[in-house]
Amino acid sequence: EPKQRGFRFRYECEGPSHGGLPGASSEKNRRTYPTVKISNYVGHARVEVQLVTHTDPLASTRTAWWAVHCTENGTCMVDVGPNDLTASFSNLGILHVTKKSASHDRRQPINTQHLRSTESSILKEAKELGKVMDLNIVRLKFTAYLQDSNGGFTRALKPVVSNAIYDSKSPNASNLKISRMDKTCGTVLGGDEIFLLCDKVQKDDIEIRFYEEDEGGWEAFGDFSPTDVHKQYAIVFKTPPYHSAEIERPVTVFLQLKRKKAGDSSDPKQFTLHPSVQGKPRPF
Amino acid sequence: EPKQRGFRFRYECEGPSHGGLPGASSEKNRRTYPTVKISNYVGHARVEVQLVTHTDPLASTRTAWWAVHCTENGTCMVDVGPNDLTASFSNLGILHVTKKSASHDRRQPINTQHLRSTESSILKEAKELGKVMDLNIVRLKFTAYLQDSNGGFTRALKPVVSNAIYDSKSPNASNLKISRMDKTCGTVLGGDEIFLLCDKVQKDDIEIRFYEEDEGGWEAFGDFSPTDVHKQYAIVFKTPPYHSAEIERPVTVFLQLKRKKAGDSSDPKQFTLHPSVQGKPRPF
DNA sequence: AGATGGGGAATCCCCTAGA
DNA sequence: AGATGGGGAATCCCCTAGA
Repeated sequence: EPKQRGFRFRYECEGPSHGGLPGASSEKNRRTYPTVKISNYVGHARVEVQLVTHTDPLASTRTAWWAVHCTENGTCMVDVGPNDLTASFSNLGILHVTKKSASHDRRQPINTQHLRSTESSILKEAKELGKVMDLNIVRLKFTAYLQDSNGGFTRALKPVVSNAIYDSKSPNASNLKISRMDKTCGTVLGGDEIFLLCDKVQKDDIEIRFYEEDEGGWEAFGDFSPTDVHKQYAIVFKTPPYHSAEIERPVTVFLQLKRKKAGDSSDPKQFTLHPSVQGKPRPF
Repeated sequence: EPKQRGFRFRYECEGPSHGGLPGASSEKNRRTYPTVKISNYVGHARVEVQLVTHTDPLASTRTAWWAVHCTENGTCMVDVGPNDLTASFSNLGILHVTKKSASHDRRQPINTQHLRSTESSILKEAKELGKVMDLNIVRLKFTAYLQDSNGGFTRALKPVVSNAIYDSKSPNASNLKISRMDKTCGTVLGGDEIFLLCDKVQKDDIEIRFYEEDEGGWEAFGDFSPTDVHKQYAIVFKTPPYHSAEIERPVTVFLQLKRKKAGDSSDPKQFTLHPSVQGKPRPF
């Protein structure tokens, strides 16, 4: 399986070799790659990769929105067997096809040929489609072909489809990250104003989640409105109150950025809550 | 004269009518426009506007980098006279010509015709030129033509050139602005860490200037490195010490963002310096 | 000289709001 | 229905750094 987040799709103009798509279990020092294995078979086989939409992976798309880029052999297939039937794709790139060039490639549908279907109207259609499709999420589709008696790879097996891959450059799928905060502690009563610097977020699809890992799973959310999100890169918010105002000593909790829609979140930061004395914050 | 900053150049694809270039003395409720007047003459005349480079306004450029857009009459000239010789241009737009289309328009120089001067090499040249020219700064060039005895406007006067106009969308010429700070006071000794949210800045060409308007003109600069500039939209810095550590009561000074190269600055924000007690900050 | 990222500029698209 | 901005997405360009 490929890693779902953190990989950036590239445009053709950016050139090749910005690194290949890593596997889900890939790490800094031990890179892995998307890999498929043909089971219950001995012999030669060929495995091909294609990119498909994440919502409807088995439908064939009329337009090519992406291209796979295999820097090693220029094509997107590998031959395996006869003993090891494992195909590993170590240098898969995902190329964005621009809306402009996608509309170039389009064939005119027959039933509209009598209309004046201009370049720009096709382009517009491409954009409409892009809106409902989310071109920033793809899946890999692997199709294996077994060798037939003539030596040709004609016996196609049922394709398998990977999990979804999100373009890390896309604003709704980029890696969430908290870079810096002006305070890392506040009072148990909440209401402390915090300036938080972060990687790109979308002001209507972001929340700041405070939580405790153990015991019952307390969670609460930072208080801010979309206008408190500054240019997608900073958030000014107020801390929420802790579940209990009566604590004897400081309590350490966590906070993280979290997308409302996709549900993915950033690495957490620690935050320390101090007791308040008679409802008033104590200096700390 | 046109207003130098705050006007955004547009691309053709953005469509017309995003507002005309205002005059230097233009205000919210009393808009003015770039205007020229022909002196010492009575009679009909025609005034034409062109865009020229800011460094070399009277040289003719080989390539058109910009286009003027006059939404009112489609052309960039107005006729005036015989009594009022004032030409006012109330709806001047400045259109960016993309590097791609600029390279399309280029004629091949004769002496390189035997070389294989491809489209892409012209494009590359356009980009090189763009680097040294700064296409985000232009001037208006007004040329007046007096009516000759046949009624034609043939008698050209010496052109006049306006001050420079900076594209407000360009990162090195956009309006500087401080949106928010997490503190507006600190101690006279400096060293207080401030989170400041701002409009787009460039991390290597920005400074935070503290100053006092009256008496001697004290100034000092916030302490930060380029890595403290977060994604062009926030700066974490430490306040500088005041010129005197011995103050009895709080002193209010100003701070502003300032570009090192261009020297332009943002509107100031107030900042209050509190006395320190025996070298230690006093709680405030 | 390619494997490996990442920041940010140039270009483009589309929103809001009031009469 | 145009005068009037402005935010941010999609596309593109080019940097750094280590062997």
